Amino acid sequence: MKQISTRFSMAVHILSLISVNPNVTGDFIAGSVNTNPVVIRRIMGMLKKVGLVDVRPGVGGASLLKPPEEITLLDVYRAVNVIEQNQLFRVHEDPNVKCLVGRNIESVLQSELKEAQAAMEQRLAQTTLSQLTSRFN
Amino acid sequence: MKQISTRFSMAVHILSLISVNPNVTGDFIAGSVNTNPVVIRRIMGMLKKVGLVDVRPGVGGASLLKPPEEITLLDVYRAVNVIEQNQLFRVHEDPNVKCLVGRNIESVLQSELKEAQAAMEQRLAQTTLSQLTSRFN
DNA sequence: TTATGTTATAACTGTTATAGTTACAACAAG
DNA sequence: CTTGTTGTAACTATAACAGTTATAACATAA
Repeated sequence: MKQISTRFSMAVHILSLISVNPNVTGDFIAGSVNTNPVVIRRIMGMLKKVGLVDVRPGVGGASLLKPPEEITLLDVYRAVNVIEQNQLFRVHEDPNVKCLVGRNIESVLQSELKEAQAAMEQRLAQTTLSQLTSRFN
Repeated sequence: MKQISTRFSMAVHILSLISVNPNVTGDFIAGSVNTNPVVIRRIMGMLKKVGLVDVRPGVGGASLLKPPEEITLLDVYRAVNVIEQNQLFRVHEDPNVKCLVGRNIESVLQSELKEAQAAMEQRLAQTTLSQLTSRFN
């Protein structure tokens, strides 16, 4: 069973740490996430690319470029490219167009799957980073 | 980017075909889906296991064990084990419990991800096989 | 200027699920 | 007993992932 990459959960972890302490280094984050620093840097690079964080090369540390109340789980999910638009479900390719079902299944099914994916993503959009960190204790 | 397996879309294709014509053989289905017959038989085995279809060994063909109005996309999705309960998102393991974030992230995030997955699955539950086949033309 | 501690990135590895394939056994009916 | 099915094991190639090593680039303090 394939699952959505841990890049997403790690990215949320990273942003939570930066939110709580803007001075944490990649190595410290790696220690908290419990993985290799390169894995953290790769994800930080993606967060930087979409303008969620500013990273300080050389000196170390990073800061959020948006208030945590305005960063949603959907923003993070999109940032780390775990799932592209309308591609949560993979649909088999080239069904036989000579068959009634083969010629219709793709478009009919895709529209339903698109709705299902949208429902999931809209739920992610309802949760902000600050809501998460406020529940830490 | 990992996606949900085509087993799901193939299973919907298979059930649609059986619904339209209960006498189709696995080889015919394979021709419509455009894949190897063994792939079809494997999925048929899963559909049979959960009681969605009855397959006729030797003679060939299959039939639905529930009316197509009562088979939802969620039923099919569950049948083919593409995603287990509460496991759409993989979460990184063993974060550092000595860190405030590391010790809280897992439970706080999991509850949100669970909600997101549920939203997606509830949307799948709203669509029936008969709704799909009625849109074929 | 140099040493130190960072970030950035390329390249490689082992793991895993997938989708397809070949081969063959089991089965039902003419 | 022949034919056309279904059932299943075993193997393959592919692709994404997560981790690793190595090295370059960078910023600051001594």
